[in-house]
Amino acid sequence: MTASKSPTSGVIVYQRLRRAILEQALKPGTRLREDAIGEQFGVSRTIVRQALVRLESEHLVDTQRNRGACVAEPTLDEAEQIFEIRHCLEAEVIRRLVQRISVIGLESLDAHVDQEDRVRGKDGPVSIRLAGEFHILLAELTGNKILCNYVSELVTRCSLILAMYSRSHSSDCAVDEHRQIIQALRDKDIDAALSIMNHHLGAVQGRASLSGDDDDNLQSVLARYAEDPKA
Amino acid sequence: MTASKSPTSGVIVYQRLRRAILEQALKPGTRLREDAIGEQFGVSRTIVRQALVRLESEHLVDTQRNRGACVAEPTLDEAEQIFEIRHCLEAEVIRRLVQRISVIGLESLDAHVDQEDRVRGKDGPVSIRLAGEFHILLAELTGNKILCNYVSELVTRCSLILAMYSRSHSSDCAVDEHRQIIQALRDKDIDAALSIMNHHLGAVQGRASLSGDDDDNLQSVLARYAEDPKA
DNA sequence: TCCGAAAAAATCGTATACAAAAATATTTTG
DNA sequence: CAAAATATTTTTGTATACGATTTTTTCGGA
Repeated sequence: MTASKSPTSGVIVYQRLRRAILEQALKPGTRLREDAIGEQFGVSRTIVRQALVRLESEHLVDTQRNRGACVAEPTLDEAEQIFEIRHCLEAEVIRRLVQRISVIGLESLDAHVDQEDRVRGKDGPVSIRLAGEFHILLAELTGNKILCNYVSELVTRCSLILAMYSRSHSSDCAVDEHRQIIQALRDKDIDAALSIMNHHLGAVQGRASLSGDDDDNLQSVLARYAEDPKA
Repeated sequence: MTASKSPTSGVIVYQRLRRAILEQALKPGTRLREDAIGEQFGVSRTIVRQALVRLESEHLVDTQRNRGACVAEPTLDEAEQIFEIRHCLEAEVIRRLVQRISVIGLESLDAHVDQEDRVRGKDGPVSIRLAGEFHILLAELTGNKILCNYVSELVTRCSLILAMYSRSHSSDCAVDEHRQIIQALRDKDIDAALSIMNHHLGAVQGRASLSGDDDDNLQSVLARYAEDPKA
């Protein structure tokens, strides 16, 4: 058990903000003023700045000199490129898992989808996050950390894209399709697995239209994420 | 004309350090003390810290709380995973370029390899960097920025790996093979292109793993000198 | 001499201070 | 009244300050 030390404050703020973005609580374009965030999290701007640098290097926020940071707003062009690479990497994930996935792995996938089912219908931030985390879990099961990292990054960026361009955030990932993917993996049916994944991502990708924006204000959103106890 | 503003100091320091790592001037394990760097670049620790955070999020440096930062030392396991994903992504690059590459693109590749030839034999940091940048240029020509980003990241990490595990840093990338790749792209011969790229990366990769056990830790060094007193 | 504990130095983590730039409000001018 | 000009406030960029933690050094005792 590698009892890693408590992360530095900057990392914690980074994680919280990141989750807020993944759950689409922080919407694209939202301005991220440094003292506002610092006040919410009870830290100084120094720390907030670190978190923002991290987020920027993941392309989750855009920063302009002397103008501060905003939650990134991928263009449709970028969105397409992101989805393309996501397709590419998740196909690699599927190929690897079909070839070799453990029983335990399949079980954890089942468990995850069960959890998705449980919060289903609520259509809230949690269900959005879980949908993304299914794909991250798949990547984790390959055992390749780099692959997992990239997929995780792309999933979060896709969440941004959906927040921008999709009007119905409901069923961003059909839970049913997640189950089909698991089944195909269980059957070691690579063609089925790949085609379902492609269809699945395609469906997500397909929803690209303009959406009206209903923004929460920064303070109330951050208040929720400032004290979230579950890592 | 996008006259982008001058980057913030943190970004500049980050870029400089990054290049130093790519050129293997900063070797894996090198401690990166904050004031030492700050003094060198004429900036405060605040700025250096930002640069280190950036590098850390790219996995080019490792940071331990209260213990500072070091140039990352990928394990053999990580090295293997990195190469695997690099294979995967560079294959995607090849597939895309065979399908559609412009004449201008081919010309810029030629120009790059010419440059590689020119500094060849010198075997210095510049040639190491150019070798890596050939692959980054390939990725750029696909027009997909995300793909390019990831390849660029992986190339730099591979430079780290070679610095760690390869004893002869010379010709980390055979210029000749670069030319062969260009030719295959010109011929739109996807099989040739893929196979050359695979061989090319495999060669680089192979050099790394075979010498994996000769790290300069005291134990193994003493062991060698204990039984073979050639010095 | 060698080992361990205490003291000193070096280094990091974070908050704060202040200058520079941008955004906003106010006044002036036509 | 509108638009330009100026003053004010806000916000960012960077340096510095200071407590906390780690590393190194010193030194007394076995």
